[in-house]
Amino acid sequence: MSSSEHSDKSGSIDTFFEHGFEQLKQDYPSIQEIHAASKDFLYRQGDHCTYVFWIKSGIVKLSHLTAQGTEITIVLLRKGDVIGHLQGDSVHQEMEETAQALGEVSYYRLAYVDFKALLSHHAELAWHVFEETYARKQKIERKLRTILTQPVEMRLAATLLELADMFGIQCTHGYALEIHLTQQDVADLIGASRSVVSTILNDFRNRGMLDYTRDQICINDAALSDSYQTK
Amino acid sequence: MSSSEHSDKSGSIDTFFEHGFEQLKQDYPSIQEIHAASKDFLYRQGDHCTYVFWIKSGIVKLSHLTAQGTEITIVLLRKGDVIGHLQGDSVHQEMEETAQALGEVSYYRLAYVDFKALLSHHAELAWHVFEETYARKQKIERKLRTILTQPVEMRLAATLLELADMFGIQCTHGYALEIHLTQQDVADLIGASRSVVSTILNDFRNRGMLDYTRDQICINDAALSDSYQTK
DNA sequence: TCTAGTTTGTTTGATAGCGAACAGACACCG
DNA sequence: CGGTGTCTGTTCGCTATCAAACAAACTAGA
Repeated sequence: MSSSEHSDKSGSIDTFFEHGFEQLKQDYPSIQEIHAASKDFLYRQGDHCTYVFWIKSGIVKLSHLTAQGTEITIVLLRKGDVIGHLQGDSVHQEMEETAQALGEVSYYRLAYVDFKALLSHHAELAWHVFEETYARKQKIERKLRTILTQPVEMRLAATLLELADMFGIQCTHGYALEIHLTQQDVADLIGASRSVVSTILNDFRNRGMLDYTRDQICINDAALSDSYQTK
Repeated sequence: MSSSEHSDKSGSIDTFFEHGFEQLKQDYPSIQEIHAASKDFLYRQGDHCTYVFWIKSGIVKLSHLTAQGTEITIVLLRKGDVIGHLQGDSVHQEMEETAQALGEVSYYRLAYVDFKALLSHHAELAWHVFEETYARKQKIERKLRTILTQPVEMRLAATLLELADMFGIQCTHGYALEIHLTQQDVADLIGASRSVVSTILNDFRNRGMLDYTRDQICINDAALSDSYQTK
């Protein structure tokens, strides 16, 4: 998880939409730019959604609710990420997860057919989406490994570092997260119980590796990664 | 996990290689057809591999060895699946997993650049690869969920059903697996300890849900899925 | 046939993490 | 300001699972 991973990955791609938008609307009439308020759903688990979503700004949470009522956060997404109905086959019509805006979000939405057409006309774009999807697959594999082998403490540390990397903005002694996450949210994110997360978080705070109030987490990058080298 | 999921998914795509192979070799000189004996490695974790692999026949195991020495099996792959170096970016040069032949395997191998070129000239093929990758991502997400929420017993049952679906050949009272998996292999596959797997497997046998010798597992589809509905 | 290596079956503590529970903070809203 | 709801901190018993260990069963090579 080298820190070179953050920063703009989309390069010229994100301007692709903005500049040629009018033209795009001509060619692919279903495309729309939509703005979502915090906690709005792009789609819900079980929905019969046939759209593809392209996040323009903000953060989107992908989560899944199990039969037993436990919520699991699959991943947090940001600008340039693509979600929604990406499989043409008739199988698995129902969405497996819920996509919810975490804070203000704006995105482009278009019908599957248009999406497919769009990609087939823009090889570069298609390639980008492919690599993006692949990267996400890799990321989940990593998550799987961590859950299977690392104790909660480790996982928490690693996740916090990752969050700092993705959503952190430089502040006094490290990175402050620009998202509001309750302890429950964090627990869902790393697949652990809230109580354990709470205790460990406290522990970290005492050890000066981070600080937080009820609506802000600030991570002391250096100190934290010193003690918990994932590599 | 509807049973409609098995069967040939590649459709006309797998013939794509076989028919036009000579032509392909002209256009993309790095392409080769390779045959691997059981237990051979296509590539290893940590390798500096720059090839892309397209499985033609047989079964390939994708696994990861953690620092603590625990092996985790990510997924078992078969005909039509694509693995290897799929990310152009300079980041993450080292392969994160090991790909090993489980039984005889043959595959096509080509350099990344050629792969990219190939896809950009064949939109249909590219689309297929994309959907394949996406499907695999979904599959791993499902696995994650299961591990996080289901007890070992459930996971085992579910995995066995899935295996029967993918690699099972009809036999007397259900599906016999065409792969040889030791109990340790199975344990790695579901992320559990060997001992527990052993006990549960015995239990299943007593309950008539499957049968096995040291080199064959035969799953009584009906009985097993009756007791362990994942859905 | 003997032997060395692998795979299975089962037992034995030890323990990480869960779930439930509850009290204290804090936040927001009428 | 007081009330209601959300979030945090901490405790406690419970249990699924693991790791280690070992014997029995099997396999295969020499």
